[in-house]
Amino acid sequence: MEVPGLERRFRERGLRRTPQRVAVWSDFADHPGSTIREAAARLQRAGIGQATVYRAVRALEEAGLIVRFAAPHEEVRFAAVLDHAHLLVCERCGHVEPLQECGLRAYEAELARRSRFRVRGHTLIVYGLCPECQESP
Amino acid sequence: MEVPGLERRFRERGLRRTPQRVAVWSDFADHPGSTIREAAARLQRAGIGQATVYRAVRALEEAGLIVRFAAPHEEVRFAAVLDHAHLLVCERCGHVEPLQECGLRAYEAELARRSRFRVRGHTLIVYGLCPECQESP
DNA sequence: ATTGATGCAAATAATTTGCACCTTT
DNA sequence: AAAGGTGCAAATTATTTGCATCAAT
Repeated sequence: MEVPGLERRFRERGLRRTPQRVAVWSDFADHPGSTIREAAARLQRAGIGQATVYRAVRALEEAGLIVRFAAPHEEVRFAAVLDHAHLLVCERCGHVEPLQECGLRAYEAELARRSRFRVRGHTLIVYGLCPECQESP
Repeated sequence: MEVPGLERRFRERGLRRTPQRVAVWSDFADHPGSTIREAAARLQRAGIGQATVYRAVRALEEAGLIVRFAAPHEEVRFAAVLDHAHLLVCERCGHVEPLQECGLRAYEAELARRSRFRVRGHTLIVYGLCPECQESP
């Protein structure tokens, strides 16, 4: 997968752009909301060892290239991000949709003022039932 | 710990109010942002087996009495909730502060309309550095 | 060339389960 | 009394690590 900006982001962070890391990132981009285990299973078929997947996830997360999130009573899941991290997750089928704006910028600023935290970012997970899962019983 | 409303919530959900479950809930209330492991270690001293802690966490989470969240490159953490789940997390020391209003109600409604999801709720984790951790190097 | 990344297999840690016994409703 | 919860220990599953080799800068 050709990802505009990815290369640059790797370089900026001093991460080596190995085929494995790109593959891990791409896998989460193609399958947002996967668990590490699911991703590792797919990537193993491409000859990528599971230790590498775990190591790549750590590196990518530290670089802010993927985010982790936990839907209620679910294993930790990941999704690729190039920008902000906002996800809409179906509780039933696990389908994940990335969201655009969340209108939290002002809230964040006010929060920083009131709490005296230095706010670095946020993760918002909205969960519910996707249209398909609303149908089936 | 005496928790107004907890009893009722247990009953509403058909959960048995065992001393162990109350203890697990209280532990997360007293130590918001703990991992299961941390909670289990503390509770073990009270004679609660770790399998019980895992089972209680699952039950409580299903009942909406605790929430799980994952700060960036962190193990999954939990916090007790009686209402909505909004947390301010320090990335350095893990200190967690519950937040009140988030101003997302309107956003949620609009999102439901646009995405056709049936929105059930959301988890918002704002992360950054708490005042203390901004000082120390 | 140098430094860091990979794959494998082994080690460690986290989570779940079976079962006999006890508690809540 | 019935249904469900608990503790322990064993089983299973997830994650990390050591090390020799390989690849990216």
